[in-house]
Amino acid sequence: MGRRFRGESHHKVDNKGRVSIPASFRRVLESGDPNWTDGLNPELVIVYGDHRRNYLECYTIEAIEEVDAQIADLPRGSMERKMLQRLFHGQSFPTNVDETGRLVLPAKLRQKITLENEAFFIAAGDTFQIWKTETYEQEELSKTEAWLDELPEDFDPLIYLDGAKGD
Amino acid sequence: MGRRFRGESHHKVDNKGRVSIPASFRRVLESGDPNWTDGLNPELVIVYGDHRRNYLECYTIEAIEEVDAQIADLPRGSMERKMLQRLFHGQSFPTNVDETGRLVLPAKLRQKITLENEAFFIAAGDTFQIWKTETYEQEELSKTEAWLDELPEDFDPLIYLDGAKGD
DNA sequence: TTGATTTCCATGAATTCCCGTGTCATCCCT
DNA sequence: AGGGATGACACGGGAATTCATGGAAATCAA
Repeated sequence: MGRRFRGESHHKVDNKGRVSIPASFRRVLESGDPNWTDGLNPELVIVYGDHRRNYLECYTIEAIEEVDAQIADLPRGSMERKMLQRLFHGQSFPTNVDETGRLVLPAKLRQKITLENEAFFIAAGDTFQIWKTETYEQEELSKTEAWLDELPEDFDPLIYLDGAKGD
Repeated sequence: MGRRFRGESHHKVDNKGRVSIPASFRRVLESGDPNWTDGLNPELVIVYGDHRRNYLECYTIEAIEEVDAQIADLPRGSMERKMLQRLFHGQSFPTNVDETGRLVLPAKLRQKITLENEAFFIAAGDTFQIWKTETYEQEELSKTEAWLDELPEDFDPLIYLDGAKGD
């Protein structure tokens, strides 16, 4: 009964855009959909963003509703609100898991991240991301590698946890 | 199902002013029309506003009735009420989706936003907007680019979400 | 009666629905 | 302990349906 996504894995994408969702992610999607009951297919929202973003971010219904509520709190007409509305209301795609545990990514979304035969799923707290395998390896991994390389040899990222403790 | 609009897309406009409405928007229009039942064509209201507005804003029947109710609460004869009445009652156009899922935009409305061959639809919470593709790209996108340029290099608009969180 | 709007019909492409298969891991029975 | 039986899970294929879009004929309106 996880509330958070955890783990990463690779899945085939067929030419209709169908791709299996990691089974453990499905459990989280189910428990994060207020309308879900045993036997039904959970809903979710895929946020794809503008041209600068090259992966898909998937929200449970609960998570996206939280975001919607926060957007609704921002002043009407403010730039911040407009930006966030464009991102979360405009550049997003509501869908649901299918009977067999798959997601169907429409051609438009696949093209946007140039997804072809294989997708990489990775958990990111209360959302998960879908990457083209190659993109993830080239961009993300090298980025964090470079970042880690700048730190002392024996550096331990756990130290960052303390940062959150205080305030 | 859907109570809110989500997503964006481009559609052809033919010389009679016919434009397909994104299929997912149709579902929202249907469920937002109290008179709609399977087989019928949902109604909606297009608010076009004065000369300063260069896009069309589309309301479900429920959404527009909510607005009407709020206007009715304002003091009779007040400037606010007069303004809102002009906008929502005067500068608006009630219509309905047609048999094939299209909207017919009368010449007057097309001219107002200089719509020609292609329209851009984008969700904005409980309404959606119709833009001339070029206008949207030139005005809206360049506006946000400019806005982003004023911010730090690695700025992520998502931090605005935290602003509302109040932890 | 002439341009503008409705109606009705048509088609290719995309998307959904329904079904089937192979592979594991677990559970159960003897 | 061995051998199914069972049931998720990843993946594939074909048929049926929906979508976006185009055009012709019928109908309005000025």
